[in-house]
Amino acid sequence: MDEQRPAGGLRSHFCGLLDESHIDERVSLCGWVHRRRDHGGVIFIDLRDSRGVAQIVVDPELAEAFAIAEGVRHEYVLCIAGTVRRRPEGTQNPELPTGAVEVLGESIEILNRAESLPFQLDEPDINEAVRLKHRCIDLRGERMQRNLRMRHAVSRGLRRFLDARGFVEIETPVLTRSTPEGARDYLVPSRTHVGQFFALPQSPQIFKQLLMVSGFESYYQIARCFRDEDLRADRQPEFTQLDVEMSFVDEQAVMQTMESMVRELFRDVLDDALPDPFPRMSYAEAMRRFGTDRPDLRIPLELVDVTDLVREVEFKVFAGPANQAGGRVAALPVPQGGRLSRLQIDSYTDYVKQFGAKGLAYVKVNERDRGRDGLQSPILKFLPDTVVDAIMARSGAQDGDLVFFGADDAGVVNDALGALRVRLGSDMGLVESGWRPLWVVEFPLVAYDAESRRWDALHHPFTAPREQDLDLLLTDPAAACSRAYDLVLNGVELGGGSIRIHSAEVQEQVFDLLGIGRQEAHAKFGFLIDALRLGAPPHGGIAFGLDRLVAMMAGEDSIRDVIAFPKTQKAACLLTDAPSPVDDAQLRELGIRVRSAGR
RNA sequence: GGAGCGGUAGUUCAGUUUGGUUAGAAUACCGGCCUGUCACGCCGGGGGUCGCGGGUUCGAGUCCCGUCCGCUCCGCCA
Repeated sequence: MDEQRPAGGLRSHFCGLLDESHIDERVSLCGWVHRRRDHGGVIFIDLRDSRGVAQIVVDPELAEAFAIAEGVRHEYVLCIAGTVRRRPEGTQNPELPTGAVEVLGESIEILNRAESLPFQLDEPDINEAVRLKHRCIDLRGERMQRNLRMRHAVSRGLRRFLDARGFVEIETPVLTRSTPEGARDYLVPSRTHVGQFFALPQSPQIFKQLLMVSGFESYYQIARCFRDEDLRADRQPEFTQLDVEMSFVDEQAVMQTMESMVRELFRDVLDDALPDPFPRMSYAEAMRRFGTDRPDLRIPLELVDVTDLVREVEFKVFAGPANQAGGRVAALPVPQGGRLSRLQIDSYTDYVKQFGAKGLAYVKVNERDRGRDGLQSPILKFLPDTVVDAIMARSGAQDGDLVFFGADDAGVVNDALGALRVRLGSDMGLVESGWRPLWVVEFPLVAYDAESRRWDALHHPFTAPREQDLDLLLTDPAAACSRAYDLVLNGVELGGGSIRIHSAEVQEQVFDLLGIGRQEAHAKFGFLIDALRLGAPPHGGIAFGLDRLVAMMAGEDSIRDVIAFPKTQKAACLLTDAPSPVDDAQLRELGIRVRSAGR
């Protein structure tokens, strides 16, 4: 029960753990003064540590001896020794955390004193800039204590699972080589090679593949990764990944091991049961039904494809995309959506516009049996009866429902209606409770980027194509599927991975497809291709976003709330005021000249 | 790069629509009283470059322009 404190050999009970079982015990408590009041000739000190609050009663003379009885309410850091006792009759309040027992203080030691805090810890909605500026105080609060302790429980749980199965944690370099594929690199200038730069890793991907060639057939690492891209609530420039790689496995083995790990984690940390097994869905099905490759299965709304029904209509808004390659016309039926006001529908129209949609057509279903007369919509007059009937039948709309429509490039329709589906689910209170994990599989290997006019890897260039799709790399790359898999939980992409290419020939073939020439490939990835030639075992793995995982488990919307010292949206640290200008001498040593010398 | 919201006391906010006396409240802080209190109570006090710069006006927290910062989103994130 007692805990040895390293400094000064102080022994301390955690305040919050005192109860009637401790009565008559002598204890010493160390913590912050939470509140101090004088009543009836005695002084009450509420002492708190991260676990809770204990109430200490002390004689005014005792307190005076330690100079805290002069009405000063500054926060002190104290060590108080005393005896636990039941409260006198009539003063007990079992409802309160400090209600049943109290400590009769016999000695006080002031370990330190504090000025008044920059904000009150019990205020729930402190401006985030203020919290980040005074992060050490923010972290004293209950919420951040809980979140960071949960984060620790999560990494401990993951390590325990993997350790028990013979995985070896190996660190990989943080100073590494820039590979201009993917995200923007954070660069670190080299002093010993003036004019040259390291990059901070976007992920340990290539190193873990090399470790497979080295015979560490079960590897993991809780690794810090860096990407110099704009931030979001779920994206920080430095973030933490659970990185896993295994040799002699196929995708089934990886998915089975990893879902066991996640199930155990949720059981141990949250006492929640996840489904066994996790359901699986192809990328194509996810896009068709939900408009996204990370569907939130808690929302009982689905897209319904009506492209084939509107090819012949005169209404160009529908017929155009329906007849165009890569176009899509889809419906999103919303149960009870008829109660949405014109104003609300307009706001949804604005909402989908940010995803590139030009508008948002809708049909209100008043009385289906009355056919066209039972419907209400600005677009009805452009559609023949047969088409209207067919659309209504396929959408399964009932009286009182509303059906939204999107018609555009499939990408726009999917983005717009996929996002609208999530927004409606939340606005209309349709989101079911619980955890709904999903493996998304059968991803395309590559996607054509019209802007740069080339094929881009959907996952990364080391992802293996399916054996049976190898020929497609030359004939129809878009149709080739990869051996990749994503784990999605409640609409959040928790992790993604794949079986990798372990043949140098296939790897070169994929580089060719991606427009990375032989010379370039060898300059950037030669060490990987060489390694593949030296008996690389078949291997594959996965990486989980630890920050997102913990945020979900802690019920937080932003990963900043599960990171001790996060950065702001402009990628700055308000606590240390980083980044900052540096001395000219530092720059000279690195051979770097800066256009303007900062502020 | 773009769209939206926000910035007023240590903190959380009101006041900005419709410009007008000395910019308010709560909480925190300081002093006094009361008091086995626990969101204690009562009385009093201190505390403001209304983010910053410029403009319009007799007069700007309020209107206009610019700018900085925080948040949400789009682009971006193999």
